[in-house]
Amino acid sequence: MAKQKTPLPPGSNFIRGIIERDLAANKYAEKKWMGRPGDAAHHQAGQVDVAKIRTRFPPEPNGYLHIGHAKSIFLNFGIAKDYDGICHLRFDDTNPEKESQEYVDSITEMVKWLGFDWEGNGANGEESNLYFASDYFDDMYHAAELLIEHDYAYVDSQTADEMRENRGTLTESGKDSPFRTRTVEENLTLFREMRDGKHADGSHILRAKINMASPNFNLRDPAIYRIRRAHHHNTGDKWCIYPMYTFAHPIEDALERVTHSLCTLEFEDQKPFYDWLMKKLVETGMLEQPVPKQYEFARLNLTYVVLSKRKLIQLVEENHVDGWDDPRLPTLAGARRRGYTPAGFKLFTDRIGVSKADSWIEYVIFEDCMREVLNQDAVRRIAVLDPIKLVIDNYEDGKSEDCFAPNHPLKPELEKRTVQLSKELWIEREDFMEEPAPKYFRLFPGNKVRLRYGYIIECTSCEKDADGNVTVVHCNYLPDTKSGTDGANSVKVKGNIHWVSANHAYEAEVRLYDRLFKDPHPGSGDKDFIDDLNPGSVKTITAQLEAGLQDVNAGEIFQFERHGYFVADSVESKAGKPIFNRTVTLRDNWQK
RNA sequence: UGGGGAGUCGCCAAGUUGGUUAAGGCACAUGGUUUUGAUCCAUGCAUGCGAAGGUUCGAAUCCUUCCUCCUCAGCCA
Repeated sequence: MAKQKTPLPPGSNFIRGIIERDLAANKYAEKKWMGRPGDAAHHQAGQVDVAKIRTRFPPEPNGYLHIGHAKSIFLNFGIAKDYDGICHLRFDDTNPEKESQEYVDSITEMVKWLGFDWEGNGANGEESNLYFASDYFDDMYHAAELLIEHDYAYVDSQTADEMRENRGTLTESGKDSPFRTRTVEENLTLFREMRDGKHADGSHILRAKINMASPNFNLRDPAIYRIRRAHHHNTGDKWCIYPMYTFAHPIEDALERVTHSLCTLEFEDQKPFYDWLMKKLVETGMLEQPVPKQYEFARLNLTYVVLSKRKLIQLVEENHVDGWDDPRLPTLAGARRRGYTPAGFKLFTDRIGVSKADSWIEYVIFEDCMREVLNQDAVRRIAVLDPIKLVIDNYEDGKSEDCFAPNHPLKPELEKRTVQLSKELWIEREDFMEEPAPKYFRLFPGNKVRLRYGYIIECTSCEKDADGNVTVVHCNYLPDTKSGTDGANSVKVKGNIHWVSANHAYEAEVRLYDRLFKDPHPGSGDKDFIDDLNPGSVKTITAQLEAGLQDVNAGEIFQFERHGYFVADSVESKAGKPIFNRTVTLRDNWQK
């Protein structure tokens, strides 16, 4: 095993710093938890929460998870784990028009794949911490009525256009709605009528009553409840009014007794409203201290990768890739199929850190994290990806003999396997040069190399076709130099090439994946990001593989020695006939 | 030109109640080991913390001014 790298100490990012300070100040010593989400009265009947820290990963089920979400997942679940807290998986499903069960299922599956769960980790060891914002619609409705009763909210009957016009601009304050002065009774009646389906979609809207002159738009009487007759994947047709994110999210956090609500930078401007709402709902008695606090971190940007939902949809819908789980896509479904692993994602998120600075992570860092974990985990096998024939002229016709190859050079306990050597082998085309480049130390006429796990051979000549392409390479072997024998070190060579016996090889389809985009910032400047697609992002080849590889299971990952890491494709492989996807190459300091 | 954020080595990122020579990782360079030109190991890599002034015995950390970038005007999240 390789030496462990020193992990980042806890507290090494600003969020952990905040949590440690909060913990040190005993901020959550008396926070109560009733076993499931609810308002202050509900939790007051419960026990002191065993989870001092509660975080949440709150995806909207309207799309597929991608690498950027992985950062948030590891952040939220990781922090909860490190501070003996609990992280909730909560679907933020307040917009029925865009959400569906299909997305709920795929998101659930990918979070589990990354290694997290939310079952059986509560105070009594039994509760589930899988939640849906839509399960809180009654509480949200109640909260809205409370705001109305305290004159902190009103029903506006302006059109959407009028509202926009009266919102003001960056430098001019907004104008009060003519409906802003409705009485509490009138607002309550109207809001109840909205709920009861007595008004058309868009005819009225509930707004928080704050300050139309605020320099922060989120405080210019934000909309909090809209009328929308739409079928909800969870609540069906029970509601025709739905809360807005702005209003719903803080309440979701509070009902779940979340302590640290982590989100990305674009929500920073929303925080004053988040705090305003908390304050008002504590004032009305619906909530109690300690209320959740929102903290923002920078979202992930990766060079050569596109993470915006709009762009990903376009790639799929215009068939630039083959579905949402195309191994070239940064979706988690695609990443899994590509052979990237949860351990690799963990390393990656640890390595890139968390801060508030906008940043672009170099793609090589991501790749390198995958290499690092795969180097430890992946069993070695041999594959010739671009085969040419090698004939050992002085080797007996028809003979074959056992050679012994370690399954994992870093883990001798995994022992060795037997591979067959014979007179005709497949070797890599690039391992032979009739006229060697400077410093080239593989096969060329007159040079000696080792056939990995076999004999030392000396290259004698080659055959070429009419176009001058090399078709066969000839060599002689040195009989006393077999690996593992006393004579193995009698001849020193620098080159060491891999091979498979032509009679024993298994021919298979292999897909060589490369980055999807050729520009580090796809679509930068005034370019269309589609024009930055890498035309060579996948190359399908027929390779000669070591015998035995035809029997592996879909999803199994190997290192093909001297090439890289490959996974048996989980979608298109057939029993006894796997297709391999290249996850990532090995580093190569030679081809630079 | 309003509000809210951010600027520390090529890329990330600690450090920011002022106190010795500015962590660490990735990348890179050079050696060494090696039957993967892989891995691994060793060494090197910011007199400098967006800029300029100022306070101080002492400043990345405090003050002032300025510069650059991100973000906000959905009945999306």
